[in-house]
Amino acid sequence: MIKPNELREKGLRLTPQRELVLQAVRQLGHATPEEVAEKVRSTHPGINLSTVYRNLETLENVGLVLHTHLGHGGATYHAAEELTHLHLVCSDCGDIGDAPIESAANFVNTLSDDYGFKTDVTHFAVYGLCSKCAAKAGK
Amino acid sequence: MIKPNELREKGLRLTPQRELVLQAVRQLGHATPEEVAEKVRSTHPGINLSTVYRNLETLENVGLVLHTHLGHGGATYHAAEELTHLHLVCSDCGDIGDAPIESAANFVNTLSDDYGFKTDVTHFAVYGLCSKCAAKAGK
DNA sequence: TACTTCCTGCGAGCCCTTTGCAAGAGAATG
DNA sequence: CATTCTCTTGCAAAGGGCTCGCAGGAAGTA
Repeated sequence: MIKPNELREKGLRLTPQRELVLQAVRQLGHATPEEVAEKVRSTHPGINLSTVYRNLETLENVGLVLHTHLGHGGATYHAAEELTHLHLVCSDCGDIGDAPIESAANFVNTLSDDYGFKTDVTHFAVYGLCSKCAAKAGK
Repeated sequence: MIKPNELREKGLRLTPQRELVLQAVRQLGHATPEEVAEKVRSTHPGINLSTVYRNLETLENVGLVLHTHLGHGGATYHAAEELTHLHLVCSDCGDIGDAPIESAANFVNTLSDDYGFKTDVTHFAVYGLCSKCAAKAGK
């Protein structure tokens, strides 16, 4: 799943910790730094949380990983190649749904045309009520 | 600017601190708790930061104030009646632009139709490059 | 193998926010 | 007004999440 060259090509050293962090992010889909650490530790205890933070930052700098803000302050990390969807965050149950980026195409164009604003769709979360909670609230 | 009844009607006591917090939020437009505190203290030093936090929360519970996540973790507060725009947050210069809610109308409808997701437009920030920074980056 | 540089673990520290507690102040009542 | 009940406040401590400095250790290079 991880090719040694991926990291070397970016000028990064290939350390076990770094590989594990990248691997965890890829496996988890969405993950907070804490969750990444937990995942990594499940097979390799003793890896320090600050190492996870530093590696997430490093991997983000070279473009292998990205983060998104889902609202509660904490960033959520994704493998760069997996970030092909929007996040629909339910304000009620906290569930995180996905929607294709294309759903926002018109919106992005509008903002670009009207305000010259170039939206980074991968970086924003959409808040609201998921269908389940909306149904509950409707009752 | 503040009617005594606004607070009383909601079942809240009318304390000087509470009035000041509400007033500050209304005057500031967008404001972090820290900024609200600063504003309040400019006329009334000695008001505790935790009082500001508690009042923001209280005022939000009764619907006089709302908060938005602009991404860096901190919430930003608005008077409820002023939240009639989207936030366009520039990832480069940090500038916060506004756009009318209607810009997102199609987008909101799409999400509703396709996923049953009821977007709370007032609660999400849109990330990207503002026109200035996009121009700079283009050079 | 020897060397340079980058990374890691650890601990301390920082920022923002929340909490517990005791004193103080609103507001309803008599 | 005085009394009383309850909500609020200020203060200080604590919590969560993240960053930083340091010294030892490992990756990559020749």
